[in-house]
Amino acid sequence: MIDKTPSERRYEKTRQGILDAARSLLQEGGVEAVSMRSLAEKVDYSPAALYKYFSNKEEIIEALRQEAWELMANFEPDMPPGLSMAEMFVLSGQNYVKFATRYPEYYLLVMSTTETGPESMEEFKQMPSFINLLQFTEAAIGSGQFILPEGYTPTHFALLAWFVVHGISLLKLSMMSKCADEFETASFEVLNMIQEIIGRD
Amino acid sequence: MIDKTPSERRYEKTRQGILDAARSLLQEGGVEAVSMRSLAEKVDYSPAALYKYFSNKEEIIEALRQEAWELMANFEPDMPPGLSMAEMFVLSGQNYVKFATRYPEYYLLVMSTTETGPESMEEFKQMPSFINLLQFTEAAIGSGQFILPEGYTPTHFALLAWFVVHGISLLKLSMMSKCADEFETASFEVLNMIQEIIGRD
DNA sequence: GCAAGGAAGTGAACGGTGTTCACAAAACAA
DNA sequence: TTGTTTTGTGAACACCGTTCACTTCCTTGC
Repeated sequence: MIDKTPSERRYEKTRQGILDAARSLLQEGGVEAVSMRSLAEKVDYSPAALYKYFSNKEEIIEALRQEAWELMANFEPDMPPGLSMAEMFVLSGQNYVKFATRYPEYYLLVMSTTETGPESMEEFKQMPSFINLLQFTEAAIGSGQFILPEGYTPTHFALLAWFVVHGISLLKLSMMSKCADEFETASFEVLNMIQEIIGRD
Repeated sequence: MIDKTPSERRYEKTRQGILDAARSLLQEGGVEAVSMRSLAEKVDYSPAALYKYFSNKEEIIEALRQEAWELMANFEPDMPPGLSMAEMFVLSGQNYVKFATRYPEYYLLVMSTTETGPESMEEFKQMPSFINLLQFTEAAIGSGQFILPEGYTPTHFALLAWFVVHGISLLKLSMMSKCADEFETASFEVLNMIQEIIGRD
C-alpha cells in the first residue's frame, strides 16, 4: 500500500468535487447542461483549471458514463419470495424500464456511446450484465419453465428480452415521451404477453 | 390553382437548395455537421441570409426529419410472392433494421424527437406506419397463422414487433456499432425465433 | 421611365461552446 | 532562502446559433 501525499489527496478530492458538480448538472439539465464553464462556476474554479484534472470534457462525461453503468447494473428490483421464473422475468424487465425512467440522463448517457461498446459478440456475452440475464434464462429454460423452439439457445431469448426492454426504454424517453405513462402500461402488458408465450407448451 | 410569381418560385428554389445542402451535410457527418455557417458556406450565402428562409435551425432539422420519416415509411422490402405471414414478418423486421443501417443519420433524426411524438396511445395507434403494422398482425392472427395467448390483442403483438426492431436498430447504431455485422446476424436469428414462437400451436 | 417601397442579402456583433497557452501564485524541495 | 514544480488564471482562438442595422436589388404603381 503506497500512502498518498497530502497533495495527492487534495488532487483526488477536487477531482471528485468536479465529478460531483458534473453529476449534479447532468441530473438537473441533461448532458447538454454540462459545460466546462458552468462546471467551473459550480466548483469555483476557472474553466482552464479543469484541464489540470481532466484532459478534456469527454473524459468527464466518460467518468459519469461509467458511474451510470454501475448504478444501472446494481439497480435490482425487490423480488418477493416465491415468484415463478415468468414473474421474475416480467419484474426484471419492468425494473429496467423503471431505471430509464428514473434516471433518464444516466440511461441516455450509457446508450449514447459508440466508442465503449464490445468489439465482438463474444466479448459482449462476457459482460457481467448480460451474463446475469443469460444465467437467468438458462435456469428458466433448463427447468422447463420457458420453452424455446428447436435450434434456439438461451442466448437468443436473452437477446430478445434485451431488445425489448431497450426498445421500450428508448421509445419512452424519445418518441413516446408525451404519453409516457400510457405507453408504459401498454409496454408492460407486452412484457406479460412474452412471458405467457414463452411459458406455454 | 394559384400560379406563383417568379419571385415566389425563386424563393422556393433557394429554400429547397438550402434543404438539399442540409441533407448532404447530414448524410456526410451526422446531425452535428449541420451548422448554420457550414450550411451558408455550402449554398454561397451569409449565415444571416438563411434566416430569411427558415426561422431557426430547428426548423431546418425538422424539415429533414419529415423527409426521413417519409423515406422510412416508403422503405419497403422486396416481397417475393408466395411468402407466409411468418416469413413476411421476419423480412419486414429485417428491412426496418436495414433502413437504420443504410441511413443511420435519418433514423437517429427520426428517433431523436421528444417534441413530435403522439400525445396519447390512441393518437399513436392512428399513425399510418403503425396502422400498417397492425393490419398485418391482424391478418396474421385472424387467419390463424399467428397465435396469441388469451387476453392479448394484435396491438400487443404489433407493439412487441415494434419494440424489438427499434431495440435492435438503436443498439446496432450505438452500443453494438463496433460489431454491427455480427450483431445483425444474431438479431435476425432472434426475429426468426419470434416468428417460430408465435406461429407454433 | 421613374420613384417609392418592400424583399433579399450582408457584416458585425452578442452571448454561448470547448480548448490552449503564456503567465502568476502558491506549495514544495533543497 | 532559493529554486522548482504544482496549481490556477485571463485572455485568446475557433467554433456555434441568432439578431439587427444597413445596403442592394427587384417589383409595383404612376
